[in-house]
Amino acid sequence: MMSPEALLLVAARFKVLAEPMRLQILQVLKSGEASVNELTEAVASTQPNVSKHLRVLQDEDLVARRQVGNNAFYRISDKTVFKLCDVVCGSLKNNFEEQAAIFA
Amino acid sequence: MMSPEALLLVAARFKVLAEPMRLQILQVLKSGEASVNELTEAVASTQPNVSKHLRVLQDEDLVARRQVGNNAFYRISDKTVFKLCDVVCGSLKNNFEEQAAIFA
DNA sequence: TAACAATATAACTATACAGTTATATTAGCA
DNA sequence: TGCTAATATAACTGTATAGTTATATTGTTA
Repeated sequence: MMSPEALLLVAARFKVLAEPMRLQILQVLKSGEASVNELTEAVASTQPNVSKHLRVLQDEDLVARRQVGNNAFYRISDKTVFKLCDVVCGSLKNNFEEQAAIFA
Repeated sequence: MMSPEALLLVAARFKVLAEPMRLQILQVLKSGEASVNELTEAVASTQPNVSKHLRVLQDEDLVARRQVGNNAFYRISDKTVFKLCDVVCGSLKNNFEEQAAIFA
């Protein structure tokens, strides 16, 4: 049984991942480091919005920042996020298959 | 690479788990089925609040409901939630250990 | 040095939702 | 049939936050 304090931290981690835009950013970073500009284009959002999301991800130690001149490059710093996505994906897939089986 | 639609569903799943009270409820259910009253006592909340959280968990197919007379018994219906918690826990533990190592 | 480019941040708005209080619903019981 | 218990739901409030717009900051370049 986990302590309430631990559950608070776990919930906070889930909260950071509970945003499609942030998941999209992480997906882009999966294929390597990217600048804010590159990310902004890749996820089709605005620069301030992407910067804000990156801040949230960094505060949770999911991404790391590297500054070069006037550019900021971000990269994944915690690969467990992909493990988490995989587990959720598997569960969703399973649910859909069960639903489908009802009509089989 | 996951599609934006898939990311939406994954984010929704994370959102349901991003609440300490819901994680607490799931933890209690880990040791077996429980009625709303039992859950309300176990998590030290109010009955309407617990009912609402249970609804959210049920809508996401994380718990299942069984009615007996005037009582409603809930149980885990998707064990992957514990896998998810374990992965997050491991990551958090790792982060803390890295922090600690700085002072070693 | 002046203009520009890249990023971060502040202020704002709209929306979502956790918790509360009150009430509806339904089943068992005297 | 009334009374009580268990659960669900509706209405409300306060808070958190995603996205936007405007601006600050800092480095590069002409």
